[in-house]
Amino acid sequence: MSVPNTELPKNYAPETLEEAWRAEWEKKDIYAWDPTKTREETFVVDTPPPTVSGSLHVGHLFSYSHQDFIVRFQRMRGKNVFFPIGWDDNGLPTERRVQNLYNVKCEPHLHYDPNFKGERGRKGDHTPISRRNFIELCQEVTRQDEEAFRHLWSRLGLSYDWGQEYATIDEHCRRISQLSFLELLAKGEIHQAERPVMWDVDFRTAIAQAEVEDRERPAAFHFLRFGVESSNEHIVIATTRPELLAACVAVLVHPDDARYKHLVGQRAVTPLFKAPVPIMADPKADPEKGTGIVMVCTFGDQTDVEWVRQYSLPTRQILDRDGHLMPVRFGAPNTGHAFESLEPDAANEAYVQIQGLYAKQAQKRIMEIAHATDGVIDRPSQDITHAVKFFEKGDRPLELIPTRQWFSRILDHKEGLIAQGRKIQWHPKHMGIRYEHWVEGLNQDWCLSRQRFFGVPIPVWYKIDDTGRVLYDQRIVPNTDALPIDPLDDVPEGYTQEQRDQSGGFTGDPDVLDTWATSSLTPQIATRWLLDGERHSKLFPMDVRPQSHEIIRTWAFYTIVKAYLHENEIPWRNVVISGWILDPDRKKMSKSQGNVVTPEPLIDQFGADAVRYWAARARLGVDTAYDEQVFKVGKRLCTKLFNASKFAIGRFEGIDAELLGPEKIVTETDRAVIQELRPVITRATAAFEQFDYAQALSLIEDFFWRVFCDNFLELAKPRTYDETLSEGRLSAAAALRLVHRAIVRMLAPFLPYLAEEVWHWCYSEDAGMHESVHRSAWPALEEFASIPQPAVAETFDATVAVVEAVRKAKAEANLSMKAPVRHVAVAARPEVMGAVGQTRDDVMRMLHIEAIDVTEGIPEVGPVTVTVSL
RNA sequence: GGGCGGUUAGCUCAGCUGGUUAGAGCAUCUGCUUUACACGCAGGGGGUCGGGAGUUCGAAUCUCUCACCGCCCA
Repeated sequence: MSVPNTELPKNYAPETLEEAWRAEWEKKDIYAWDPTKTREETFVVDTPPPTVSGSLHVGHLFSYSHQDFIVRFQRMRGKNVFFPIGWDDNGLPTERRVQNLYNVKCEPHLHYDPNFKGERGRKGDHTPISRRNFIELCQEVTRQDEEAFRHLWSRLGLSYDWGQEYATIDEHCRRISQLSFLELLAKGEIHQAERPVMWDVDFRTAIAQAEVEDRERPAAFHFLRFGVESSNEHIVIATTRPELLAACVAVLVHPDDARYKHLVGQRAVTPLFKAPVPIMADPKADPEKGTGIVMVCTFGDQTDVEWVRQYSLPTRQILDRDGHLMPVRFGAPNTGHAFESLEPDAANEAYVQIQGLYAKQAQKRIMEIAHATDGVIDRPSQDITHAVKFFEKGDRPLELIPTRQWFSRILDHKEGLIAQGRKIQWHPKHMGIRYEHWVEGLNQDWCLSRQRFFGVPIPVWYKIDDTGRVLYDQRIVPNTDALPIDPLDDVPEGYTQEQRDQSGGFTGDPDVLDTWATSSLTPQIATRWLLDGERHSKLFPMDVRPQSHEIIRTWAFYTIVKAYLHENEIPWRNVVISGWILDPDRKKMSKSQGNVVTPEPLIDQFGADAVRYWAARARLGVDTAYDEQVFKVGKRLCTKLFNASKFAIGRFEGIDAELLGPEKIVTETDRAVIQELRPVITRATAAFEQFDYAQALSLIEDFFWRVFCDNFLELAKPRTYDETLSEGRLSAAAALRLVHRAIVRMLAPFLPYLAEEVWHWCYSEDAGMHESVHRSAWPALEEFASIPQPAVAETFDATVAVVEAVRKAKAEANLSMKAPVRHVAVAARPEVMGAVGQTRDDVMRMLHIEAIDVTEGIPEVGPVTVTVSL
């Protein structure tokens, strides 16, 4: 690699230095994976493809740096690294962004308008556009968003193999995702069913359990009087959802509840709508809650769904897919009406007043009607706060709407999935427990289909019979070599386009897959799975999955599911979990709270290496408060490395590197610093192997600053000024060179730009090293094995103890460190006497001491007692 | 309500297979214009390791309990 080596730069200037090395790395392709190497030689990473439509924030810098530390270490250990990057662009986040950006709404029934141009920031009512126009806008936006990420990743110095880039909506990912769908369908793991699913009324789509979140919301128990058929008695039920009263199909009490035992088996009559419904006993009815009587509606919550199924209750659907109350007619019992009423006219009169309203509006209206009607309200409503289920990206509570959906069986596989989780090493360990708890708590199969647009199409057609009815059980699937397909554009074999949506013809499944159905295949996408068996077997299972903890239940979980269902395998051997960056008040950063820090200015201000340093200081899995001080510390380390490197190299650069081998290290001080380096290498390597880059950094940084700069450099410096190539000067020069060269390599995973710069000042042509530090070998003890140990193990500590005592004496006398010292008396334990004697000359020259006497003594604290006479 | 994690110097964090005076950086104070670095160097002050109880010769580290904070799940 060619960076002019004539004169070393004067000051550390990250911006120019980083740009030059970025270009160089790209030119030399030094992060490329080598497909000819064996699996054993290879280290495979399943990189998280970021959601490109989300905003960039410091959390991205943080967790993506963590991966890169691990990867760069492995690369220096000689591994052939497979480190791909992708973009997660398909799915709702992008759709939502496009809707907001262009103020449009996708209306699938509209036809494609080739002249349509999106206009950003347009005010007024949203423009309805066709599905194809909408998807085109999505593609345009994701292209731009991807570019922003690509730019940031590259500036941050992430060592991806850009030749492996993918996007979850691209042709390859659609192919893999559809292959997965079809294979699981063939295996019987996927099925279609019409059943109540959690439904977001604004996005008009089904969603899965993993995408649900509970939000605490104020609500109220409303106490309504129900009649009891053929009796003057009434009962009171407490409900938070009176707007579903018209959908009531039963009321339930606890079997042991003495208050209501006598009513079980009779029929209650709903107020306002006068529908007769059975009074039943069920242990799931909580006598403590409300009045102890619960009404079962279509569908108030998941328990209603279970009760309806358990007791074969009728369904009385009143909410439509938009969350409005749909038109229904009440009729007299046994007249064929789904909505029975003892007083149909009154029921219809009441219902008309809430028909067409959103649930929330309907609730208000029905309570007004209830209040205006005698004998309905039993007592004032009682305010409560309770958890309401929302789509994590949604604004209105989820409803349970019966629809036809595709499901992947996962409840049947709970045990297997827990066992898979246990085969994976989680870092930190307790994150594995979170995975297990999530699996244990699953209560629904994975709903795979989404009634959306910008996603991977479900690759299925259905036959239509002669009466125009879609035969959902008569599926037509494509040949796998035809994938990817879009059943709304492509025609199944044996049919023509004219037969689409015609009697006797076919129709395409209009839905797309849950975005996680594709994201869960990132290993298979990267390995090309069924498309390239050899490549797949070389890369799968992967070595490590880095990610953050909030997506254990989604990305990690679904990826484990897919690997299990397809190949009965774990997708990776290790999962490493990054914590979050919290704001200084320890609150989660989020756009809505306005406390998000944008990343690019930080790199401008501190340099990429300093930003990476900040990320490296946080241990895996630990949430960290955002603290700008740490960037400054990072930049300071860079400056220090820059200056110390320039100086250290300057102390030996005139000497032929051939003359500075390990055999030249003959001085006690120099042997002592090598002895200090040895455990740093051992411990930092061990830490890195456990993915504990923070521990590794701390060890290396401490050695560099405290041992190398503050003490060794100062001790060895005078000898490097010897006028002849004395034994002492060569020893100092060799030690400086070998130790410094090791430090540069050990800091390279953290500070890739500066380390590469310094490497090229001096070491890029060394025998046995690569021209790039990032492909050079991580330091190993063997490199130093031929260097004898110092006279005693504590030489370095004992010498530094003398140095510190003298420094302290000077500081207390307010003297310069250059000030002369008349005499220093050292009382040392017998076993360290010799060692201190041997480093005495270096200490004297370093601190301008005229004489040091070493005598035998028993120090109270530490290895030596030092008396300084100024 | 259940689970997981955390609570160590003013701030951000190490240390936690129990063992000599509990560490670092920042901040603060005192010096040092040392020819690598003032984005530096040297030195100092600052902590009853969240509270309580227990195990132990010995606890920041193990056990129990309480409090508070965060996250996950009901």
